[in-house]
Amino acid sequence: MARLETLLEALEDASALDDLQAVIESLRDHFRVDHMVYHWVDSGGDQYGCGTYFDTWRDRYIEQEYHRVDPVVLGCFQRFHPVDWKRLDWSGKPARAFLAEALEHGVGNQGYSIPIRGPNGQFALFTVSHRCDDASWAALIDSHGRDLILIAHYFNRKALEFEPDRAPDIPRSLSPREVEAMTLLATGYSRAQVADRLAISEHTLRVYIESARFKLGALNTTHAVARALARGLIVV
Amino acid sequence: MARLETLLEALEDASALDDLQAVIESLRDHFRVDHMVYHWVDSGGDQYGCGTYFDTWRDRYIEQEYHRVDPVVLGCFQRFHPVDWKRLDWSGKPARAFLAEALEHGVGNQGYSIPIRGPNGQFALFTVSHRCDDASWAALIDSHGRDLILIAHYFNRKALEFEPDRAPDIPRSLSPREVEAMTLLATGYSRAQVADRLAISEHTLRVYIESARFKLGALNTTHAVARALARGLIVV
DNA sequence: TTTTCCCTCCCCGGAAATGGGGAGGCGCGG
DNA sequence: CCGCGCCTCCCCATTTCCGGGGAGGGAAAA
Repeated sequence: MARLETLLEALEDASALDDLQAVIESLRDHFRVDHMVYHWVDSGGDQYGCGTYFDTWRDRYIEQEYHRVDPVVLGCFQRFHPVDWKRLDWSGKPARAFLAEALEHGVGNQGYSIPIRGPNGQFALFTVSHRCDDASWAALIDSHGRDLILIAHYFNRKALEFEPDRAPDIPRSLSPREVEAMTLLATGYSRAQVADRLAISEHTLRVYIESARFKLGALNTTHAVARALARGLIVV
Repeated sequence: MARLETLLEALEDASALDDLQAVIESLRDHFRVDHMVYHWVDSGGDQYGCGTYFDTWRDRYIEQEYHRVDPVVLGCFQRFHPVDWKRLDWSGKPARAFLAEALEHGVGNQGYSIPIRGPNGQFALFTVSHRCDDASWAALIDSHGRDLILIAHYFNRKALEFEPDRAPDIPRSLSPREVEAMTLLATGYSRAQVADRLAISEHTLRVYIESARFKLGALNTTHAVARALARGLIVV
């Protein structure tokens, strides 16, 4: 069995998605668990990831849009720290149905998921799952918790690297006045209020907004504010 | 000098902000660097953190709202992986002025910052800074990079524990329909287009927008979209 | 020096958003 | 069972925004 260091290096050296799949399988073997999954949860419903769940389950999950039901996804989305599946809320009817189906598809009764967040609201999960009793599971998590956090971090790093739309178009920066305008708009002020705040005429303000909109390739003011925010050009 | 393990345990056992301040000072000594800072960049402009920068600099930073200028904040906000300050964009005039002032206040010429993100758009930075030449700095980062990532993670975990009321009365999530509406608005569609997309009347759509605006405590549609975006409730 | 931004101001008409109101149906959980 | 939250539809008047146009001055870069 490969040493963890070696596997981490293989992860850092990965240059394609197939490499990640190979790494995650090695990691699963290293930690002696049934499953290990990296899972990018895009709110659009598109999902991307790699891991050792069976294809049937993965396809079913995507087809049924289970990320809207899955307590692991829902729970982790509101947490920062990793969470044991047992601590999640499985009380809902759809959640229990989902769990039953997952077990049928070979997902372990134990699970530990680490939420990871990147820029622009990116959200992903790194999960280990296994079939065993509570005590052995607790011991396993206790001894490998920190390693798993690091692995999750590096996995997400790689996934972001591979994602093509990381640098889509040149983010031409906004002028200071445009930044002020956008910031105040994003803070809820109306156009008139912003103009007042900046001590300029509303007409002038509009020129800034239009200019910013143009630079951002935005279709309207709301879109421009959203893009400026998403690109970190303004901070609300 | 305390061992890292011991310090990590002290961090996990911390039960108050003062403990974090003590831990970060010990960590600074452990890594033999000039400064170590954990820095929560709140979307409101309020900032919270602990670290070893001088009070004069911290006060100046907050008073001048430097987080809108600071290339470290701006750069990290668009990245996932930790970044060496040298790799950031210091070309702007305000950025250079900021840097000069920072150096005057005792901030090191070398720096390494790790972005951390939590639920609801939380964003924080964990930074080490030092005054030394490039080679020694590279060696230091190379040998401690992973440790720093873990420390950053645990620091944020603690900070989130201590500040449960960062987003106090507003963890109310949006309904699915509201999320769809906000998302499409943030994508640049007009109200009529969104209504068409969702195959509902424009009047109905308005109810969603108003409802979302209310839940988000927003003053208008643009504000609501900005808040939804900042809290990670929608993704563009 | 010329060019290229940036900042400032102004016109207009049409389109869109806003903020009030009211009303009915459906599904889930206490 | 009843309430509550969600989804759906409609009215109105008023305010605000949008997207075209044009114009001048100043500062920095090329």
